[in-house]
Amino acid sequence: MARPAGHGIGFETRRQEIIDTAAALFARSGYAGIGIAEIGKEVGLGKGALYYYISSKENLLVEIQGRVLRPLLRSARRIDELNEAPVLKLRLLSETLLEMILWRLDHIWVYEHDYRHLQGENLSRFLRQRGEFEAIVRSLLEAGMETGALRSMDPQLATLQFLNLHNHTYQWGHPGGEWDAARLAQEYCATLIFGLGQNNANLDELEEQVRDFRSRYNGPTLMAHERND
Amino acid sequence: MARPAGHGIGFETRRQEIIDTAAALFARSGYAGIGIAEIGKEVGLGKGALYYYISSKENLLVEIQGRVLRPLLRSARRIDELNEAPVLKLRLLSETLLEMILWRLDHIWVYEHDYRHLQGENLSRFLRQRGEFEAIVRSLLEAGMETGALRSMDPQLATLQFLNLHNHTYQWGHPGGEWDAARLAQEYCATLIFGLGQNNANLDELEEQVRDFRSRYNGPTLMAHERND
Amino acid sequence: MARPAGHGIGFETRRQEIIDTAAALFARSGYAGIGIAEIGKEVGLGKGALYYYISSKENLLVEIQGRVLRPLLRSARRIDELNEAPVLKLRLLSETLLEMILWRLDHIWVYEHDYRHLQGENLSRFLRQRGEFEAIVRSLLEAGMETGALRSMDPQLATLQFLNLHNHTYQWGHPGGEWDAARLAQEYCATLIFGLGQNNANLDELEEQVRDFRSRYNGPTLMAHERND
Amino acid sequence: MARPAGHGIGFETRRQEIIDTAAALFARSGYAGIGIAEIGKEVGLGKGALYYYISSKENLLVEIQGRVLRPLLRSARRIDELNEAPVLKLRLLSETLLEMILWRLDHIWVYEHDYRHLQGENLSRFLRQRGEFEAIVRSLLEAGMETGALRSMDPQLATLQFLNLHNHTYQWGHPGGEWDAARLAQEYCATLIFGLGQNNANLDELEEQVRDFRSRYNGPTLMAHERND
DNA sequence: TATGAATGAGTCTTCATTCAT
DNA sequence: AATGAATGAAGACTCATTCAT
Repeated sequence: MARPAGHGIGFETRRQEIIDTAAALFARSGYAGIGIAEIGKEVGLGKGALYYYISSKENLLVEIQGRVLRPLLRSARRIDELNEAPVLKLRLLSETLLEMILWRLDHIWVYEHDYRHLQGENLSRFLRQRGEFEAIVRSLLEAGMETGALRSMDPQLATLQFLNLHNHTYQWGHPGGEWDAARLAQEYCATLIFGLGQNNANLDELEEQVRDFRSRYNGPTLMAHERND
Repeated sequence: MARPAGHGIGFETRRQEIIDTAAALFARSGYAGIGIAEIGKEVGLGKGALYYYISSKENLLVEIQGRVLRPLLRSARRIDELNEAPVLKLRLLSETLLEMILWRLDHIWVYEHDYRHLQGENLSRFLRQRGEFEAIVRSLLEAGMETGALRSMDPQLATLQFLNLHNHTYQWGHPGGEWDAARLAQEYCATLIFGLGQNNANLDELEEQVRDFRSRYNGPTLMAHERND
Repeated sequence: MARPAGHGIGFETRRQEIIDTAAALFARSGYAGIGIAEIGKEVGLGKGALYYYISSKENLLVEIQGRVLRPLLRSARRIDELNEAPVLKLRLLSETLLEMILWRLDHIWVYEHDYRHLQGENLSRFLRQRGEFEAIVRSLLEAGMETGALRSMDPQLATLQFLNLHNHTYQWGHPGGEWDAARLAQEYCATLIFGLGQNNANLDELEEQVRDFRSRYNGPTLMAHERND
Repeated sequence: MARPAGHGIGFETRRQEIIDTAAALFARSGYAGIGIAEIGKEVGLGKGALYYYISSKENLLVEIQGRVLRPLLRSARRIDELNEAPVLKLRLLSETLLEMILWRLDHIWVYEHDYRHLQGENLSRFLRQRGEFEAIVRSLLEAGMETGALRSMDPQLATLQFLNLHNHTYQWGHPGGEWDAARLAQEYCATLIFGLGQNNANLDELEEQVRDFRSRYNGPTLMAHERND
């Protein structure tokens, strides 16, 4: 008759609402820059009542990270297991990743910025999961090189470039913005695989020009760090 | 900037030392995660004495941002004014930017993470300067498209990809690491302009494959956000 | 005490169980160190449900004190009214008191430690009852002096020694331990009445030795408070 | 010229004043019953300033315990090493202990009540030191039995009686009260060694009377715990 | 130049209590 | 008879900042 001990019907809903609100606030001001009181005010709860839903501020962070990493990893694993060409899989992974970034933009801000506030087991779990995702990207790139679809290069450097290009999107993207995930994935993959250059572009030529320029140039330094400020 | 009246010889030196120390600490633990006392301890000054050199904690942040943006902007302007091909200029800018990132990695961490703690005029000056840098990148890309060196595309999207690729480097790069700025610039520009693909790669073909795959596929969703967690 | 209207059969039983559980927890961690929630968890009730049985946390304390003082006072009054020699009555009272201390050790810890958290009428009732118990001890000692069984001395000082010796037992005694109440009562009364000394011991001699020692001694102070720490 | 880094002249004085104030407040309401703010108010410092002097609330407790145990142990060791009769040494120790109890009554309240709030190393250090003090008492009692000055009995029980009698004094004693340490020591030792009884008292007789009474008695129980409340 | 001291608001978290259901 | 939910004050502790010396 009485509901079994534990929590009522609306509990989980409310809890998720709190986590999302926290993500939005953390995204705006940083984990350390937002107090528990502010989160409470935003969801319309006193500090005391907030703690009925969350166990600690750090736990809020853990949940936010989880809401990014859990679905992302599951999708990445599924894509990895498809029986398709590596480059196609990369293209699918690209879109999934960008979907996540745009869909849970607040969470991603927190994911990218505030993971260093995690401690102990929470931190190592995070690093382990992030590492697993990166390993999948890397293995797909290596596979692409093996099949000859991609030119041979340091796979770690290739991985980092893939991740740089995608992950930094959170800094300027926004859901409902000019570009959706599908469009971005198409563009990013085009750049990554075919470059921004014309078809007739020549890779070696550019570095030759750089050397030539350097030998000719004798103006003030162009390197930022050779100045004192 | 001018030495305030009554300040001794070592004042400015000491001040810069404090700013750099603060950058290192902020980089490690975040702006909000480091107290004034800790900075003082690191430079061997009491809290009281610190305030002789700095006017406030936020001012420290402003100075750190300045030490990234001032030299970066000057170099970018110089490169922009060179009488060279746009792609070459992009290549030079790439190397300068990466030099800065690796050379003042601490400052860059703060630059990327903690600008949100700036307020009022400090924040808008920061955004203005960052905007100027991005405008230079954009104008070079547009020029490249005009000269036909780069294929025609949305210049804003091209700019963002250039910035994504470079700026995110702070997350994993470190000075004295495996790759220096020169090597990274070469790799990044190769990727940006020529892609990771083989010369015979065909841009349209990939998207055709994607469409084909989607029509065939009927497994569980590969999109992270179509699940409930 | 009378079952409040509308309370079911098990009410009083449950209530006593809660009080005893609280006593055990308070004894372990102190009144201020145990929360209502913890008591609830221990008896398997939610915080809300607890308040159906108790009116407040302080009331729990009142009840615990009552469970020590009520039976103790009744026994003391009965012993006092016996038509026996004062020293025998003291001996009986000693055993009763020690039985209580060992039997309800948890309650006694709370009784000794946390009465200071009582307020207003609760506190004065407690002090009144404790005073009544002490008055009985005192009257028995006075009677003993009058009958010549005890040597003449300040009755208040005698009372306090009796109480010191017994009451402090809670600090190290435990039920089922090495010494039960009967054994302890025998030992305590032997000490109180006959002393630890041999039969041939001489009271005045010791104080004479003390004076002698003091006149001879010139080492560092033996008094703890004459040092500076 | 400038005072060396660390703390100014008045620091230690102020610190001791804070500790003593805390002891007084803890004595009145218990460690858990007094907040940091209240201590601050009493010494005329804000919460922040308080923490300039103390490192934590628990540390306050540690200091209070130390101010009891350090001088007490030193005195006890000195007395123990005297080349005097054991009973005389016990008499001297008694007076020293009572001096401490009356002199630092507040600290003793805390010492007796709140040691359970100590944690980890703080707790074990406390128990170790308290154990050392008790071991000295015990060894003196054993020595007294060996020289024949005291009758033979369980030395642990003798020790506990000595400690009960003395330690519980804090519950009612007060400095400047009716009895000073010298008087109390004389009385306590008289009781402990010679008893409250007349010289002609007979130890075995009393227990015989108890047995006799029990066989005769058939009134309501005199034992508190045989009732239900 | 630099120190020790103080402030007061702010940090996260816990708690006794209440109440609609 | 008991639950889940909420409140609001208080808990210990930290921090940026100021100022007399």
